[in-house]
Amino acid sequence: MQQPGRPREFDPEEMLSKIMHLFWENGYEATGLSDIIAATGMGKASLYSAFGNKRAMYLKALAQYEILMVDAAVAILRAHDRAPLDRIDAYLSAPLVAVRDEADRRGCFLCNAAADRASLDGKTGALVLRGYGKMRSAVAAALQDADPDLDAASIARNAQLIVTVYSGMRVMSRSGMEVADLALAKDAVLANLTPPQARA
Amino acid sequence: MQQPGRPREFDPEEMLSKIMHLFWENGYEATGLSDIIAATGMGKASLYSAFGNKRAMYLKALAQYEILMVDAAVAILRAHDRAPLDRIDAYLSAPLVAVRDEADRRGCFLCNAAADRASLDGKTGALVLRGYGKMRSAVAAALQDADPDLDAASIARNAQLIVTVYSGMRVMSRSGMEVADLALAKDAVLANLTPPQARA
DNA sequence: CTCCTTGTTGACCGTTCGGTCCAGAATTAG
DNA sequence: CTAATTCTGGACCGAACGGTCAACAAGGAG
Repeated sequence: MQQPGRPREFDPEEMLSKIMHLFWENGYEATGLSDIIAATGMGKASLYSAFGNKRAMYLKALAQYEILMVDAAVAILRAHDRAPLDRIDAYLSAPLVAVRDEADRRGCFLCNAAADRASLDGKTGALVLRGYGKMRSAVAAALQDADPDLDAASIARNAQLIVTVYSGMRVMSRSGMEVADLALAKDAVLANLTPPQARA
Repeated sequence: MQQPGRPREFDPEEMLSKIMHLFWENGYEATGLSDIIAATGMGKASLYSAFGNKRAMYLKALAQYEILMVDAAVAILRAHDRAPLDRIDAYLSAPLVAVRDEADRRGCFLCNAAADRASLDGKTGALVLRGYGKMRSAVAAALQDADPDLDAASIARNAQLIVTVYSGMRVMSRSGMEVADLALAKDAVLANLTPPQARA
């Protein structure tokens, strides 16, 4: 069964994904409607009827990032078929792999949004906080898996540390910093998670 | 002795400082010439003759931030009248104090520039990298002071970690994250710098 | 006082911005 | 078929954008 009226000629999710990549790479203000029109091939009126105005497009793009990228990272952190510390290693390696293997210096849309729009737009801030919260919870769960006897305070501290380092690496990668330098922070964190006295 | 011609009616450094705060708070694209005119009280032509176009204003504002804020942080990290780990504590506490005591959620202009402009403008990227480099060197020096026997690799790792955490906290603070949450990352880092076996 | 240089002011420039509107095209229901 | 509904393409909008220019003001040098 189909709605009456002319059917749309595009896949909304696919178009939203293209919009997401634009905002991700260039930020809110530096992305123009003209860029979105060029990237999607859609007409302006179709864009507006499908997604609303520019701010709504940005918010939807950010929400889509949360689904596509944040939730994927969370899934890795919660994957029970890998060792907990391996999952955290993978989480912190993603920013380095992106730069090294794909020359992708877009960073993390969530982190970019924090720097770019969150302090000017409450809804953006709320989305960003939710994304950070998801990641921190997932990291905390992995830490708990790694050592079930660890106290809650230590877990909270280390989970926050890991997400903060993730955020810092992603932002710094946008400035063109060398992968080798970025990687030192990951190495330091992981070294501290497996302190000398824990290695028999 | 004075230059021939009409004397300027403003203090360039003071005006540049006002421009810096605008770009710092709102980023490059979201700051309009009209905002700069309103904040400085200068005419448009005076602005252009004094600082060049908008991009030049941004670059000069970022350079001024490096002098006013980054160099100040470096000075604290290199202050020999405080214990080395206290200096690092102070460095990592600055992002928290700003939020708690002054409700200042502008973050760090350097970090904002990394997320905002560095990937689109090479000169911005170069300035950002230089600023990060300064901070990392100063942190490394403090770590060396704290333990002169530490190997270079450990120092490099921990210095990068500390700057990365600094950057992450600053960015996350813009999203409205609670100070208590932000602070956990600092606590975790400092706890790792003074591991249990080091406390006699 | 006259020249020369520099700074200020405000009008003005073309472009681009985000956003709206409407005529026409494409579909379903009857 | 017609009517109703929905989507598309492009013209159009006022406002704001970054940037320039020329007339004028304010000082020093001679």
